[in-house]
Amino acid sequence: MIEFRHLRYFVAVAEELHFGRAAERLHMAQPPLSQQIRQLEEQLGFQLFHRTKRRVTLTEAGQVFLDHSQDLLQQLERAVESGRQASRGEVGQLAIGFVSSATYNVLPMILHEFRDRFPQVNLTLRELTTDQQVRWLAENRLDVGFIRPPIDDAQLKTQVILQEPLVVALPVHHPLAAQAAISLRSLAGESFILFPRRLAPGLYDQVISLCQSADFSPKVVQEAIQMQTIVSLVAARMGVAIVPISIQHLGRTGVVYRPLQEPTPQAAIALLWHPDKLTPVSQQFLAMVNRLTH
Amino acid sequence: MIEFRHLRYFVAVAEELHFGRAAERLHMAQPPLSQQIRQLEEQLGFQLFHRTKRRVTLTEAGQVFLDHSQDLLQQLERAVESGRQASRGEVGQLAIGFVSSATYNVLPMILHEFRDRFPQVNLTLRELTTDQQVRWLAENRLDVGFIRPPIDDAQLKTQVILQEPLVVALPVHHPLAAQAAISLRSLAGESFILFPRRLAPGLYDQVISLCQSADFSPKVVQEAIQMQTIVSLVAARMGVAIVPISIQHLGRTGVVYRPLQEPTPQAAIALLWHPDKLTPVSQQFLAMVNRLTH
DNA sequence: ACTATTAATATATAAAACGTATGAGTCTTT
DNA sequence: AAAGACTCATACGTTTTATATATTAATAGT
Repeated sequence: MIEFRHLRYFVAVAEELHFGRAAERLHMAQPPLSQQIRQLEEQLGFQLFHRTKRRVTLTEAGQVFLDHSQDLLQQLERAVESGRQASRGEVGQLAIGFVSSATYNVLPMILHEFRDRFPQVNLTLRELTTDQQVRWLAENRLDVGFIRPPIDDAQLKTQVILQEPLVVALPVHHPLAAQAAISLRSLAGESFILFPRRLAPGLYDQVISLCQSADFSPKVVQEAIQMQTIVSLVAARMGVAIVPISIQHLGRTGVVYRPLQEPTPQAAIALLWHPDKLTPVSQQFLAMVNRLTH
Repeated sequence: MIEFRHLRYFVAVAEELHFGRAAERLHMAQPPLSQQIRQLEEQLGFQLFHRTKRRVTLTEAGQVFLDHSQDLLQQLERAVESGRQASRGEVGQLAIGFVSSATYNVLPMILHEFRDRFPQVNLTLRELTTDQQVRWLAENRLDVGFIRPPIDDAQLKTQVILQEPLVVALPVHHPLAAQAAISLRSLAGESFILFPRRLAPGLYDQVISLCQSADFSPKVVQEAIQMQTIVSLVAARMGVAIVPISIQHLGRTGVVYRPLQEPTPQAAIALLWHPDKLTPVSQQFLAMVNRLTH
């Protein structure tokens, strides 16, 4: 069997055209070098060198094989280096899920940084609801997710990376829009637009319990699966909504955002992952998110 | 040191994802296989497999390294194959010299056959005089040549591959053109156009001695380095010339060719090479020329 | 809980690569 | 022309390395 050793020896001899010097360069004695070259020639089935007892020259076939051998040795080094990079999470695949509202706060900054640091990593981004991400992660279709906590899957781990205040989204011409800050009580009679509980229980429950704390149950007239839809429905005067403040960045006309008078409740965005399915790439990603958010 | 053995073993395990089956496929026992893989991982500095005592899966880095390993093994095979082809003279370079008159007889057929049989051989063709070819061959600038013998270089070998009759080239309106065959005697008073002796002594001496045998010395009015030039000078009525019959293929108007009445002297074309500097390719070429001309 | 399966470990054996000493042929030098 | 230096090949003993056998540890499935 031909081994890299044979190629290394052959390249040395071919470059020196001298068994003695080549052996020196390889830190070995000359006889075993001659043996190994002979052995290589036997395996190949053709001569690599013209030997004249005193001088060595490459045959045509030897020249051809030399080119290939040098390539092979270089490519071996490259293969090792690529493997090393992959093991450090510097190349590879990363599938990221995120809830729509994450688009407007942490996500852009994190992705920009990550692309900068690991340009060789191929990113796949999917906008998904929190519960979809939980399922996809279990099915190995995602590496990490940005969700609205909490979730109830003991296998998975989450870590809050951002807390943002909730604000009230109102149609521009709504009477309450005149106020700088809005009390919960004043929303008692309003129609509410909410996320379906099934898709984002965290945010949903937070809004409900907020209203409960002001002694009313919100009248839900519409559910919408995307933040953009919710804001559009508010603009269309279908009702009001309580949303994370970063939604302001949408810049939708016809909608204004007002803080609550009450101590500001916070909506969290958390990072989600499966601790048993970490790849080098996702580890690097988690580490970077930690560094950027704490 | 990483050897091809490591790659072969690794690819087997990575493809089977099972040490036992991989060992079977490699015709070896399982423990040494485990050892070799472990050794490879140590050399690489990163893990190739996730091992769970019962199951083996590739790491990210392992997947990357697998791709490269498969490439490397394939390329080794290709390298060996290229070397084999080169050793058989099926790929490579061949520099061929030829005198202009060889263009019209043997050369086209030989080149066509050779290109057909060895399409991977890169041919370089140079039109050169006989003495130029002798020098170029000594300087290693040619592999083989087609010349007008003889030459006086003991190092080189020649072999006559074609004998062709000499004919007289006359201007169309020349009085002798009316005859079907021409006697040497009748050319005694004519002006002759010849190759310079320095460049093609064989042909030159042949023409001179031909005239001597008819008891006259030719009156040389012009020398020309190319057959085409000689024929053009004849057409311009500068004189007559004695040329190899294959020159007819030039089809120059204003010139007619007539055989000699005397027993037809022959002009030879020979193959020229350096027996100590044969490459596999030139050997194949010589063998083919031999086959085609005998 | 038990059995079959799988990879790892320990030890021994076989193979191989390697080094030293030597030889044979060739080129150079005097 | 003879002697010496140089270079690659050969012979043989040593060391290193790869491999096989036997066994263990651990896990998944019944």
